[in-house]
Amino acid sequence: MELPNHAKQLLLQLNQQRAKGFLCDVIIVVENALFRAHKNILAASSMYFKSLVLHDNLINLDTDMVNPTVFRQILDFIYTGKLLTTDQPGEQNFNALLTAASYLQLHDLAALCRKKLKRNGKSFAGRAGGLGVGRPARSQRLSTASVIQTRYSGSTEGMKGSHSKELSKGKVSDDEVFISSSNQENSHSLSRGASKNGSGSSGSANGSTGDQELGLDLSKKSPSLPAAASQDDMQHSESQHGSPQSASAPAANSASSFDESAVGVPQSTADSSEPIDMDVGEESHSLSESGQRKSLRHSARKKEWIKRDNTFDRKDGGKDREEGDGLPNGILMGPLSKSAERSLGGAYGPELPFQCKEEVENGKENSDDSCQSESESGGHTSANYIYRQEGFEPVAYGDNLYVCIPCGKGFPSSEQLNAHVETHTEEDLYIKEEGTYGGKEEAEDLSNPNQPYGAESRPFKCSVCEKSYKDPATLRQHEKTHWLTRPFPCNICGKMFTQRGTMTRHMRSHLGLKPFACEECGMRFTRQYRLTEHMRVHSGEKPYECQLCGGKFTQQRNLISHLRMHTSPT
DNA sequence: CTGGGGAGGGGGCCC
DNA sequence: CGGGCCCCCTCCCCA
Repeated sequence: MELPNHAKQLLLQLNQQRAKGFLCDVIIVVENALFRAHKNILAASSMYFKSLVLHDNLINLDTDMVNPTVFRQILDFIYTGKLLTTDQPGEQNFNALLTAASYLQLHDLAALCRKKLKRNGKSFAGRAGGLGVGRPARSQRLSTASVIQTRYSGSTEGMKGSHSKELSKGKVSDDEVFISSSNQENSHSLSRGASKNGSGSSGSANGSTGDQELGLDLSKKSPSLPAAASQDDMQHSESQHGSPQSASAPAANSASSFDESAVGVPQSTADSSEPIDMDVGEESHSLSESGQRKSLRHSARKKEWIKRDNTFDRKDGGKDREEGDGLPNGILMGPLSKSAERSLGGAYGPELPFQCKEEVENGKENSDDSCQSESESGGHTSANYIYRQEGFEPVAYGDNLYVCIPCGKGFPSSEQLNAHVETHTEEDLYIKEEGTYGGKEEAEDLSNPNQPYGAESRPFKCSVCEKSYKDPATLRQHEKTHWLTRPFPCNICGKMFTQRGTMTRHMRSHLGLKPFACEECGMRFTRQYRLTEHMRVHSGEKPYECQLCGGKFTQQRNLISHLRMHTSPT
């Protein structure tokens, strides 16, 4: 006895779950996009995936081999056995698909693409750059090589029929997640996505369209961090704080973010109607290591911009608000795909903090502190960046959705904005001394050793303030703090940073990556320094002593706050 | 209830 | 780019 449609139905269910982010236990990063999926499915579809998902919950794919648009098709294919076409010319699309399929060892798909290309009478390697976002010809060369190894024996037309059976072969047991999948709250979005995509149940409706740019080297995550880590985190957090916020903020935040991007918004039509604008193509992608764990390098962008889609309100934003507090996807900033924008837009109601309202309204970037204080006063660690600002409203820029922060001008496309930004000289980017920069940091930096002591030892002086540095690189780094632009945006919450390292550190907090574990209690931390601090809890060391009362403290900050008590008039 | 201490976490910034 | 430190905010516990 055999149920004829069993496999098909099963896949259908899985694809719907993917669309909802339900039980998704792996995130695939493709350039700027994040895709959620199920390890089992991926592992069953390709040995390559199988090896990747075995130990990782977060996979970076080689951006020279696959781009988000293509990967979306591929993911849809994996889940449905159907290959949906894009707006891209067929040949280019199949070339790109073939490249990616070969890279991902999706032999069936590769064979299908080859056959399709052959049928069209054109060499798949004949034209490069079919990847939609301007992939270099190199991808094609590589693909050609790897394609030769693909071994496909079935008929392409038979793929649909055998697809689910093939999938059922593979299985991985690692179903633990390091980012919790608390996405049920977003289940409402499934219908939206699905209904929107006229092509039926295909996952392209939503599940794979979480276009996010991570912009960080996730490899910072400890290799085995995954399951145990997350569980530890949760347990410790709960036991020590008993606060849902503390316990789940990073993880839930991440998960929710991913969710919405992947699901929350009907974006597929937008996606297909407009190529994904990732805004990273300008930088050379120095392909080094292959495949996973590749850091998404965004060479320093001088561009800082915000994008508003004032259609959000009309289309999705309202829905999202109506449909509750499903954590709107925080992910993405920067020029992203339409889907991403919509995702953002959908989230754009009261919650998503894309950027300080004032910044937008003023058409310039206020000191980050205003944002920060506002968000943090809300109080909940990283979740601040998601839930925030009551009454926060998108600012209508008409059709000019890309806004230059320094000057406030709006542009209808990222290209135009980028071109415009280039016209800003560096001087433009500096802030007048009496201007927006400064208050807090300058005032509080009195103890900063960068005050103009010893000009001999610090020959590199800042042209804006009085600080001086030992080496030009540090000076350069410092001078960026005077810029209006913050070149490194977090693509989850949109917060801007002056230093890439700060941004990547920040991103780790979104993703709940805590590479530093306490051997005593298992508590994990995002920073080594935190662990060092924490270890004093176990050692009992209290190196910080109050000179007024003799009180001792394990952390300097607590001594400082203690000293305030002494000095406070009340 | 309140204030103080302990501690987790985030951002800025220098080395 | 990572480490380290400083500053801040916040939460929890406890007296």
